[in-house]
Amino acid sequence: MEPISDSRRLLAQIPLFQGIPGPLLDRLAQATRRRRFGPGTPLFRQGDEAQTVFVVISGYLRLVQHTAEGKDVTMATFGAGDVIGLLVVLSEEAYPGTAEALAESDVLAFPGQILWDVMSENGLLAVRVLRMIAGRLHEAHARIRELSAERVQQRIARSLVRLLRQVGVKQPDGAIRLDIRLSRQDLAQLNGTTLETVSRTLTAWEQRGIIESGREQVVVRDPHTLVLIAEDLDTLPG
Amino acid sequence: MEPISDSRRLLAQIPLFQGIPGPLLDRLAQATRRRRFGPGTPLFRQGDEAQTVFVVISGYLRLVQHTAEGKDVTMATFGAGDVIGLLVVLSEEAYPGTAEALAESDVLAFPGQILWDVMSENGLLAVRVLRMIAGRLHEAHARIRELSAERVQQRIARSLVRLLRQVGVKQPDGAIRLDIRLSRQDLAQLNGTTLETVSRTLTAWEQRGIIESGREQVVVRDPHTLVLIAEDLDTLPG
DNA sequence: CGCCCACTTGAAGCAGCTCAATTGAAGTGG
DNA sequence: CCACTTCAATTGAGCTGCTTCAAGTGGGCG
Repeated sequence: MEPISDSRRLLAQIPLFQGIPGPLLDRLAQATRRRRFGPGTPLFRQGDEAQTVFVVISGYLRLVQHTAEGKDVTMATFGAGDVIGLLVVLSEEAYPGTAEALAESDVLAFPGQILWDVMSENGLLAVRVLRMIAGRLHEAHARIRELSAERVQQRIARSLVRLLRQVGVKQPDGAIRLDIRLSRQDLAQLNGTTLETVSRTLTAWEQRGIIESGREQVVVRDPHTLVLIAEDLDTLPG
Repeated sequence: MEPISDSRRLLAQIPLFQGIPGPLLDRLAQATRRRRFGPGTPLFRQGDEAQTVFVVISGYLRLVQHTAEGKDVTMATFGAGDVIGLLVVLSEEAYPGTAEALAESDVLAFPGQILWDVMSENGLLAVRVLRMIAGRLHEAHARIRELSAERVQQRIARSLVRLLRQVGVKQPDGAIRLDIRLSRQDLAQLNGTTLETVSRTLTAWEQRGIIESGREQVVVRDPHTLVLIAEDLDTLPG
């Protein structure tokens, strides 16, 4: 085992770090540890002091915020190449939410300060990070728009379509299976609704042959119709 | 009139540019034009090609997105020191929304590319921008949480409290007036609800003596109670 | 085998939306 | 200065999408 050179090799493969000078990557790699998280395992908890930044090698994770009233809201989901905790480390506050793996996930972990130092020396990396944050803000705005203007049905359809792209696995019969454990409760937290409403919605779709679903899993048979529902074009003229 | 040196002076006063080397500021100032927008005037429209970045000197502005179904959603509001359009220019796409002044506003406008160039040469500025974006993402997450988990009443109260801090002006009688034209429709778009619901809510608060309101204006008499409502502690035991 | 837990289903209630009719106040023009 | 227009705001009534509470089902795992 050579953990550091291992980290070094993995870092070099991440798009975010393409074209970054070797010596800088070496410095990062020195402080980097590879970690593995099973489904349900937290990377950090809401209120923990923010120190560590994570880069996702593979897997699927989410960031959840617990409200004062006891509800959980999923703020974002992450896949390969995504960075978790960057902005919080930057602002030197506590983590505003809990990050946990939804699927078996491989991540690289290192002190935020180091990424920070490297960024100040390398404009390219700073630009990449800024672009990444820009994308995240864009997604956040999309969710605000959806939560403000769309119905639960639409939002659930939308989140399924997104999951389709992120963790969809084609089945022998042509359907696409979501390759993570995904409970009704999870879908509810993603869409600002209740598990009962999700259950009723999925049941209705199952009866129309759009999906098949079981305990903590969803298989999409008819992605096209799902997209129509997401765009509110289902059952409309035209 | 010396528009460029004028811009130079204004730039140097903005916190974002404190400590940035003079020559860099000069380059920025060269390309900068000061512009003034009256209430209701758009800085840019949704779909316009993004080229210009704005820095707010004074005033109050908002970013609105129009949904496919014809509803408008206010994504963010801006005051002195805020930067508008930065991320969009960065991603070289069209503006995803319309930016318009709510109050008489003074802004500096310059091509995004230039700010971009300056940032790649000056780590400090890059850090400042990143922190600013971090703050914006934080706000966006807060709104997602609120839209997901809170009721309309709470959200309206919350947005009034925010406006209190941003554009509140103390009156002789101790109340605080919001120093912008703010219609029920505006409040509805800020909170993902309808103007009728806003109207009923404000009427109820007016009867409790918490606020006074007229055509496109709101005066807050009892900020404390408003905060309680925002936190859902109003009418609760304790 | 039996418990656990995700899920389903029902029924009731209500928060907020929609549609619609007025009101009232601030401009505008004669 | 008054009549007219315009547009924000109010108010009512009905409805519905969603939540809430509650009871029951079934598959998987110890």
